[in-house]
Amino acid sequence: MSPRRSYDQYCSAARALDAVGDRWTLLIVRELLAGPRRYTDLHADLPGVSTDVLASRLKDMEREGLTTRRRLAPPGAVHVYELTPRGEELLPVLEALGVWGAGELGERRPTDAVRAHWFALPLLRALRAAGASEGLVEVRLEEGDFHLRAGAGDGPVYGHGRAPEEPGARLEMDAATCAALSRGELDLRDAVREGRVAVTGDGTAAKALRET
Amino acid sequence: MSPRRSYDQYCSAARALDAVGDRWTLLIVRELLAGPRRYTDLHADLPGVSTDVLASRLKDMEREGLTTRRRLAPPGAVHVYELTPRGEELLPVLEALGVWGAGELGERRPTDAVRAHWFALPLLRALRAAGASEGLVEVRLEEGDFHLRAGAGDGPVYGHGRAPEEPGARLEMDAATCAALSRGELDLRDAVREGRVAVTGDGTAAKALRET
DNA sequence: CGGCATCCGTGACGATACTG
DNA sequence: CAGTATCGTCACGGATGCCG
Repeated sequence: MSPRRSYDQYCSAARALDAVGDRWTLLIVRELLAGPRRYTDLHADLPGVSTDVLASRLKDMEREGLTTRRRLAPPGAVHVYELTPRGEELLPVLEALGVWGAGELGERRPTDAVRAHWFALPLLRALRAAGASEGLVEVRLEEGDFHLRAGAGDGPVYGHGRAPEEPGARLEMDAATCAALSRGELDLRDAVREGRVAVTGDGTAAKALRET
Repeated sequence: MSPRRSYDQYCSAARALDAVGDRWTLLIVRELLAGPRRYTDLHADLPGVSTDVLASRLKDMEREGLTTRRRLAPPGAVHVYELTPRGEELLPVLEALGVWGAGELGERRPTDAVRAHWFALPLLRALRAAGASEGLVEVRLEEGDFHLRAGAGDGPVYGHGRAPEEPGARLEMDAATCAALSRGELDLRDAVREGRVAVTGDGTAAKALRET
């Protein structure tokens, strides 16, 4: 977000908004929290952003030290963008926005785009609230799959698609259940009890969720 | 912030940015966390905002349920703007932005405006870290005074000027010390020990800060 | 005088087209 | 695939004027 125009205020919140307050910037961070991504993939998961604005933001963010651009080793040799450690520190900001925004979420509007991994942080909170936030958790939705690294200190907090290794827990639910969990209207343990969330796996998270 | 243009994404963070992502909106919230304020005072403590944008934001925020406009009882009969409970729930968002932005604060630039109460949330964090976040605390800086309601569940978290009643603790420090505390480079207890922060009062917070 | 509304110049944004 | 170029529109910032 770095608005080209700084607020010029000696205030840490204003400084943060100088860096990440521009339109799209924090949503780009949300995308990169899933790990390194290519330009085209970012563009696909940020419906509405124009190509020039996305390119411009990625440059701004690199200048600000939020992201780096890296060329993958051949074969492939494509460019990927990823968060720096400093960029990853924005996770609490997205968390706070997500908690507050849950109250604004409501029902899905016809004009709303959806991606499975947009539910990653809300579900991570639900897991934390249920005392089941440990290890690798795979989540399967109609919109697609993603996985959570629940106790991870560094590196991506979540990722696209199925878990790269056998996860400690696998969750499967429908869109309505996922939305209700995200809005905080439904408790994860209750949802499991009512059979709205199917839990498999034998990690500590799976066991914690299954015990009534 | 409510960008006139919604992101149209079924994601709680995106919804939050729809509501508070516009330029100036979160800084207006920062100002209103100090309690009800008049248009002119808001304009004075938000250097750089143009009159029409401020008026427009205040209308947007009222539409979104973040603020209310109220006419004070005569004499005076001026309008004041204040946060709704929903608007006050944005405190964690400003907290998270402030924590992250502390790393961007650095030295004060010649172009930077300053207001004493912009240090309220950083100092509240410093008090919390020092285990002295209870009761009414008055802070005196060169730039001006403000007070903190450290344990307050509802209502304004901080206010302008001196404390309305006798505070449990009174802190006095210079600008450099306050900035170092805000950046997290200096520990409040250390600062007290070194005499960079003068503590008076006999509340639990004052006692906690004075005991080495 | 406080609280805006209006006007205007500049820049940011979004859509589309195009290029290496 | 990964952007750059172009362009119309709208948001922003600054100044000024109006109105209770």
